[in-house]
Amino acid sequence: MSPRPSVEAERRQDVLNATWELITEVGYRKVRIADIAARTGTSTGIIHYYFETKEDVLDAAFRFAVDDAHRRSEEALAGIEDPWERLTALLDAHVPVGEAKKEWLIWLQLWNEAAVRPELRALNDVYYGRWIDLVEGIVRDGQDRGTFRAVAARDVAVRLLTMMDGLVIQLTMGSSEVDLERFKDLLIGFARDQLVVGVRGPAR
Amino acid sequence: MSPRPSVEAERRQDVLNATWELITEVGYRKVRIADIAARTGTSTGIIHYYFETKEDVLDAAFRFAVDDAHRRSEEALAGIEDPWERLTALLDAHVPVGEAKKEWLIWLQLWNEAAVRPELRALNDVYYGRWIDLVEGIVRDGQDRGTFRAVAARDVAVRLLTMMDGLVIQLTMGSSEVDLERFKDLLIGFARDQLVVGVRGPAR
Amino acid sequence: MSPRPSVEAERRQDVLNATWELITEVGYRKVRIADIAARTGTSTGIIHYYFETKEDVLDAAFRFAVDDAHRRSEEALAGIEDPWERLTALLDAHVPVGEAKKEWLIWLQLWNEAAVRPELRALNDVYYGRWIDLVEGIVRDGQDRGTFRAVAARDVAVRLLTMMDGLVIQLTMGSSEVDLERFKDLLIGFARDQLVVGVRGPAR
Amino acid sequence: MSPRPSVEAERRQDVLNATWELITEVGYRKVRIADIAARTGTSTGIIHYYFETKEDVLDAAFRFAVDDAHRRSEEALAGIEDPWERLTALLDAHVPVGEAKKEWLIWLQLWNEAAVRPELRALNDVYYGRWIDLVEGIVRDGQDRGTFRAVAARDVAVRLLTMMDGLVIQLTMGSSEVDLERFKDLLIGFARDQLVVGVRGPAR
DNA sequence: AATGAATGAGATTTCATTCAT
DNA sequence: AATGAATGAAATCTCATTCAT
Repeated sequence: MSPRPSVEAERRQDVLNATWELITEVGYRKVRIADIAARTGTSTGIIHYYFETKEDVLDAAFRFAVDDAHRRSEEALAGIEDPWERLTALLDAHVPVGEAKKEWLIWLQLWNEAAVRPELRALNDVYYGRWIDLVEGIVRDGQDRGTFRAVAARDVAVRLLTMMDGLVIQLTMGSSEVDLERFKDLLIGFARDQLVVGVRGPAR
Repeated sequence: MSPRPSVEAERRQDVLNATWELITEVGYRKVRIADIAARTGTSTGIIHYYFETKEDVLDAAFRFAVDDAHRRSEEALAGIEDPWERLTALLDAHVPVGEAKKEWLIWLQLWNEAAVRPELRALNDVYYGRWIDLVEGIVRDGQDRGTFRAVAARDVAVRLLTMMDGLVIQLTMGSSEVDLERFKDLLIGFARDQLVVGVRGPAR
Repeated sequence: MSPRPSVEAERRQDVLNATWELITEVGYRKVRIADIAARTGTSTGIIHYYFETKEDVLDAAFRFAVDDAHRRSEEALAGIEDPWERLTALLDAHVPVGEAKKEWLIWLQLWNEAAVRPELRALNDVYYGRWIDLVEGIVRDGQDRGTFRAVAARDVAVRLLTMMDGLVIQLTMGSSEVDLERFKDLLIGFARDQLVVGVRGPAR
Repeated sequence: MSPRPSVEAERRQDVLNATWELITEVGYRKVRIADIAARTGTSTGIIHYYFETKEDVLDAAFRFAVDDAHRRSEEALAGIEDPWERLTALLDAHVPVGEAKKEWLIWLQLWNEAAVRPELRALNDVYYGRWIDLVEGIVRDGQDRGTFRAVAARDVAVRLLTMMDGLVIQLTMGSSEVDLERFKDLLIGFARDQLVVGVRGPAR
């Protein structure tokens, strides 16, 4: 009778949430169906009722997590006009602390898993592509407004994002070279140096 | 003449070699003792004769692999004097093709494992630190000779290396954004732009 | 009518029964999970579904067995009033033949295991303590009625029970010194000599 | 040339010593050839060079240990004339402390093992028989001298020894009922009550 | 005679998946 | 639709024994 929001969809979501968290905690390969069941407060039977195989659950969790990260980007930029502010807001939103830290762990796991399971690579391609597009867009916008220098926009975007990835890895590793402060400095510094008119580095 | 390594040391090496290869092929978590034994041409028992647990083998393989990668760097630079040439030779030696590709897969796996097993992080710290030191040294040398610009040497090194890591990930992902050509261009381009006197980018 | 025990409880019981029997047959250390599974008519997996490790099963079986032995004592004494009859009934019930023989094998195994695994000793303390209490109670009862002599009740109880343990061991060993007849004579004789008024041994 | 005491016999003895200790520490079933080798400072190969199978080592260790215990008895009694003193000296020598504690652990292990391996029972029969003979002899001697009462000598011997076994078990269990003091009191008290002329217990 | 190295059978444990209700 | 229980294949680990010098 009542077409109330299906319990099924809710449950599925619960399972994905639990899986997503577990991936960040113990790593993709170590997540067990029993763990997911325990965290969801059910038994393994349920998990298999909603998902065919273990891989299905894990992959769905990946998709859910990167989707979520994307949503975070959009929220972070909402209402901000100035290109430089947009860029820094974006970087800020993904500094690996709190929830954003988990998000990054998902990416690490995804990259790792995809290294030996090619079918997952499409996921990176799509979502990483969106990231690049987003940053490139901001850069072009700044260039149009004349506040950013006329460099190759897409190149800067890719350089900035890959550098960010590498820096996040070092942060995650607790590397003695990079802490949160340095992370921001290196990244923002690079962006400013590359983009902002008149801020060219000291040397000639 | 030279004291031949005991059979034990040799065997251990064999096991590590096999393990290292397997990690790059199927991923850390999927390596089985039986696989290692098969590839070493022995029985599973012997693996446990040399290593307490499976994790011990895998971790030792990590150490062996990063050590080996480090050796490769040194070889690549041997006999090269000019800083710019040294820098490009270093990058060239680690472009992810052939053997170097496997080496990168080890790093990916290591980062991934260490993300959920902190005791492995020291390994990254030591070896990544050496990388940074190496690049920083080249930069300072160039600055001393007056062929490199007076930028913050260590910052450039970290930026260059983390960007490289991020780019390698995208290459490994088969990202439609980055191919081998682009990889080199972005990296070398960044280095030239940052370091080489008089090559400052077009824009003002 | 009575709430039927869940399948889980029933199964657990089955496993413990099988384990208990196996311990008496081949000894604690020689029991294999596969044996337990076979005798329960299931797979090894299910044993681990109910018990974490092999040791857990074995220890639970110990507890179950000594508990069961205690129940047997109480049944043996039910409805008997006269202290001397109670005492002999108790000894009779535990003469190591038939089921009681298995029970004793469990005690032997338990003592042996506990000798090298202190955490099991509590089990002996609790259940052996109950034995002593039981016998002491019977002795005091007889003393109250004036049919037993005024000896130190607890001392007699401990002497009687430890002697019984030692005699059971010799029986189990098939010692040429002790057979079933002698076992009873030595034990009952000791009890009569110590307790029954007017039956003091021949000598002066 | 030199017929010096064979190294072989020495080594064998080392192995047995190590095995004997290990049995008391971890229990018969848990002793591994590798453990014995480690404690002897050699490798497993050696153990098998001196003994055919693992069981051979363990059984030889049993024999060695009970033999040793027997020797201890004889030493304890050497030079003592008076029967009561001989009896208490014997009990004293085997109070389970220090080395004697290990000896008792061997007996526990032996009884346990023999419960499921009948071929070992002969060992108990022979050595336990000697014990009984020894005590019986002391009792008869006392009776001949008129200092011991005219009870059935062998019965007292068996009762005394089996009680001792049972009490040692409780001591080994760390039972809250029996400590070292109580152990001696119960045993000596029983012996005095049974044997010494004129010391008959209080009650009538 | 001595032994480090290797073996391989067998045991425990793990866990995704399926089943019966 | 839901799920507790069961399965069984596969993996790790153990260890007495054997082998090749």
